[in-house]
Amino acid sequence: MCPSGHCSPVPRCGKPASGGPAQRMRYDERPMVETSHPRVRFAPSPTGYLHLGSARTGLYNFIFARQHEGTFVLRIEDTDLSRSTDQAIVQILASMKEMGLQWDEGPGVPGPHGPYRQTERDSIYHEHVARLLETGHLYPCFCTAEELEAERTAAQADGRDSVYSGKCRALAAEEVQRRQTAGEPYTLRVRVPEGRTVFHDILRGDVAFENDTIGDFIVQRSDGTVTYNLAVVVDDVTMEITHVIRGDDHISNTPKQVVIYEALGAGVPEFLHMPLLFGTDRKKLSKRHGATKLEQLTAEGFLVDVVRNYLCFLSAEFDESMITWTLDDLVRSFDVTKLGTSPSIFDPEKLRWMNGRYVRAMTDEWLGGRLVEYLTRVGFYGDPVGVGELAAQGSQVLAAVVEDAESERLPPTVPDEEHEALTREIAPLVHEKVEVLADFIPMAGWFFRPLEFTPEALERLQATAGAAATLATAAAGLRDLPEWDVPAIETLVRELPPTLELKPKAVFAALRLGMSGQTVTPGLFESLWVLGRDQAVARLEQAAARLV
RNA sequence: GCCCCCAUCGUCUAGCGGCCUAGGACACCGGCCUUUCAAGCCGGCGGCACGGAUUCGAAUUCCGUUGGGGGCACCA
Repeated sequence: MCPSGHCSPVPRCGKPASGGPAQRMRYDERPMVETSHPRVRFAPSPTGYLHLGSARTGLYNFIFARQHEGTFVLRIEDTDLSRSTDQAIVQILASMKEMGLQWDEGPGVPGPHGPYRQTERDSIYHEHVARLLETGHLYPCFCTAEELEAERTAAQADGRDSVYSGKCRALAAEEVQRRQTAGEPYTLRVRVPEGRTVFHDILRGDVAFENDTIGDFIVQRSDGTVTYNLAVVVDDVTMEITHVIRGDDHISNTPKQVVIYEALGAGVPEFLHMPLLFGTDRKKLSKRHGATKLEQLTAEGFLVDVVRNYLCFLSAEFDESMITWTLDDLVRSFDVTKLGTSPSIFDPEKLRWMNGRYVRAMTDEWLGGRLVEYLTRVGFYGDPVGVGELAAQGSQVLAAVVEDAESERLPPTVPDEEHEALTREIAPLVHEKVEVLADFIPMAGWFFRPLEFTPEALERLQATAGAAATLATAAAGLRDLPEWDVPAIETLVRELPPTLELKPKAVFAALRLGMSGQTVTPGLFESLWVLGRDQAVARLEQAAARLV
């Protein structure tokens, strides 16, 4: 029944799949994962940017490889010619580099198992197909797409498995010969053996499938190209992959792949199917859930390190101390084999909170640097008013516009020395308030543009008791202040309420509105100080003028 | 329809037969602090999907049901 005589696969690592019932194993009962120099791979399809879910898969592969001193292979699965683009490859590589996921073998990093693009591996696939054909594991099938379609619907109507009937399985050699020479198109199918296929999943234990629910599947199309299931297996075998870490949407493909491994007489790797990343509606995370790519998140002012840690800990126990972990920390301490198995929902709220925590854990200087980079990227310095209006609609709106601009390759604006210095001076004032970097703009954008009042703000100012007197007195006081420092400013401002016989709240409100045109700003004394004496006085006087 | 995976607060999770009156985090609500907004601290709300079985004892083991997801392609 097995012409090749290779049907007793010896798994390269881990326990051989037992024939017993699939049973969930507890962590401490799980066999230790082979830890000596595993080879793992991340195999994205370049049909677009790097999706956050894929990024997560890449991350886990990377961590696992580094943790066990293994090799991290990057392979481009671009066999779908109609959807794959070189531009997408460039984007994906860039995102991976941004996350620090450097690969050991793959595009740009030649290795002994290349090439690393499927479109360049055609001859390798066909060699293997030829071998499988010789050993009788494959047979030609002449069924047309229409026949198959009819078969499928009939099977479904009967409540049977909708798998191939095996019609061409036992075609006589002469008939095959005759139809092939007649030029009839045919595909190549795998002769799936009787019985069941069991494979081991590090997270779930053994998973079993009855082989008759798999059906003889196509491995080579009538145009001579090879299908995904064959390509992955041949790639993984020839690249000597020992651990396949991928999304659990691949679980149902796995038995087919195992059948090919076995037909090839190759060792079956260990599998780790990780839970998928879902949106808040419990569907696979997609564009309608908002940001699904790293670049859009960073355009909103999320830090790459935070996104990376968030993605990592989504299916694991959360601990505040990991918010500021580095990639090296993850490699040192994160255990991929203890991941949960239920799908994870991407929660932007928690990511935001984490980002805020991260920012607060860093120094003022660090924040200043990130802010300058960020504001430069979003074009704030070139157009503080326009970008400010965008940001007022929410950081996501801003990020979307920035992202579009970047894909059109608009040149970013460059900060001049004055803007950069001002940003760094403001950084300490907003340090406790910023969650994502974009929050800086509604909070402190007013420092960068002339005093401006919205009708509502002006109304507020007019409604504030004693505003005119407050503004005039404060302006005069600030002008004559011997020392221009925060304590002096504070002393002066605090003396105002008693002298003017006003409530402190009213005084503070008038000054805040008067200097910024806003009701929310960083600390009043610090803000006046950063503004500088001339600006501070001028603004308060301008505001006072609006009241007469 | 068939096959597979999954199932603890709204969300991410802890839980390994008695330490569970189910613990933590985000979000939400309230309080404190306070010149605004935050941050911070304190408190509150809120969950084992359902039904059987095993057991002295079940969130935990087994079976079923329900629900969600994925696959069943000459897509990857």
